[in-house]
Amino acid sequence: MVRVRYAPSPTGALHIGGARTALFNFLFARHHGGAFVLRIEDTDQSRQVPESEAKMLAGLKSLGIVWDEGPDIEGAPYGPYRVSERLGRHRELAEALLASGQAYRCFCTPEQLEADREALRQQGLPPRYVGRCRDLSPEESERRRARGDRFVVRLKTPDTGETVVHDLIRGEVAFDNRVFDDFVIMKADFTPVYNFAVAIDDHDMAISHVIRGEEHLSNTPKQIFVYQALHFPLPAFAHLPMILAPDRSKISKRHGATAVEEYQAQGIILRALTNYLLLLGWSSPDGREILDLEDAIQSFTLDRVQRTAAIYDIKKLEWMNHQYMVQLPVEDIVALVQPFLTYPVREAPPLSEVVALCRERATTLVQLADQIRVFYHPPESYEAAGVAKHFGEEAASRLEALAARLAQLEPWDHDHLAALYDALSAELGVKRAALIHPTRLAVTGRTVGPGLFELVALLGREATVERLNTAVQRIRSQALLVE
RNA sequence: GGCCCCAUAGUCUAGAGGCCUAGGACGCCGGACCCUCAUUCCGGAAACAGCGGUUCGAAUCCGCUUGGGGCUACCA
Repeated sequence: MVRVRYAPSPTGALHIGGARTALFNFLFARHHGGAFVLRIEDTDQSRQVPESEAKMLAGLKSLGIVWDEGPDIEGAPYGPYRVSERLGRHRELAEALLASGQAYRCFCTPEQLEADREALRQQGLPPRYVGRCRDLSPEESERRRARGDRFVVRLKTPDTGETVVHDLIRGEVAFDNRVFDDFVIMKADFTPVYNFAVAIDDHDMAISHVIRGEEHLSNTPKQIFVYQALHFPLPAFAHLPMILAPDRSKISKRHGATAVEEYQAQGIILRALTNYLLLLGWSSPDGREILDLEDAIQSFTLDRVQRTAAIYDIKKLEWMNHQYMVQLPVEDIVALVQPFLTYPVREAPPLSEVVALCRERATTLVQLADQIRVFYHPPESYEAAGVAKHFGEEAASRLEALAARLAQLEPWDHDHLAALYDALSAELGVKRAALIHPTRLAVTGRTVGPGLFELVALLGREATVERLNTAVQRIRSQALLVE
């Protein structure tokens, strides 16, 4: 039975790196008919950020990632799903290791340890624990504990041989055991350190495959030491390539949007973001790039995961978003753009028709909302470049003539509008464009947008004529607000 | 510093010894279409990090160099 997990630390929002890790775990589980577990890694209480857990869950859900077991799933079999609530088990096993002599109490103070490390660095040696407390007698150790001296628990790690990580993506990665010191497994407050807790929790939750970011590869041997000391069978490991910022550094705030919620706020369709993330470090066997979750589940395998770190590219994300903007059912886009409509929208013209007309020209939902606006609100100002180009000498009279004829046009549809413009341009002896551009500017305040006849047909006679007349007045009274 | 991972165009990638004159996608440049923009369609520039091996033959295997990244905490 395949069982995988995503174990985020609730220290903030869901970032794209974590989202990608969660996604790959989710896809792997579904592909193999296994279970996907969500575990909250809240070992270090001091680093907790309130609301962070809720944000994580919401972020994952919004991407279409769902889990079979987690802190919010009633009656899930391997609970609790918050590491902080599994403390008893960690303590129990730490005691067992202490009793069997595989771990020991270390009474060194942080200052002492720092001084030790500094001394080693001075000598050009790698900073590691010097082992001062490793050979304290059980009696001495017990005496100091009873006396109330503060201590941490360290695991005795092997000094010889090597530890090999069998990684499903990278193959065999060998580490010389001499590079590891006796690391801390329980802090002075008798709570576990990450490397200790994960190993226990993954085992206790019957995790079969540990799929996580590459930053964990170097720590995997430490976790293996824990498995070995506890006589736990090892899970399979797979370390995903990292996602880097455009300057090849680790992703951080200064690189712009990195959290899922930020992309959402910018009008990125989350399904598109998921699809984009899928392509960061994985490629489909048939070369397809637009894949929904179902497609992805079907073709996702670990052997097609890349070993090289990927740099995320906003441009491609935007392209992907546009693909979804155009390919999703209109009703979906209508629903998605709703939160971005910060202005009142009337019954007519129907929003779905407006969306259908505009979506091809919008990259994000924010842009789409901006374009939709003109269908419900007359322009208050006009683009400067457009005014200079299209609101010249004859503009007012032409627009006036247009308004007069449009008021009589029957029926009000694309073809008849086109015929009207053809006729008038012929009469005036000007190019049709000389009528079209001023009209667009008068009606929308902009120089770009949908084809004029589609636009006007949808906008309706009343609004069109009214806006035309308003523009005429403004031009004549030189009361044009230019932007 | 030590240890580990990685290395195909600006970016995401295909490629698992001959099928590679290195393919696709984003972006970029040029053109067509058009009432503008967008879409679409054509066309173009652009990469196997370097050096040594192995082999009849290497982007693919090995070594070294260089470069990038990660880990090295009583963070996760």
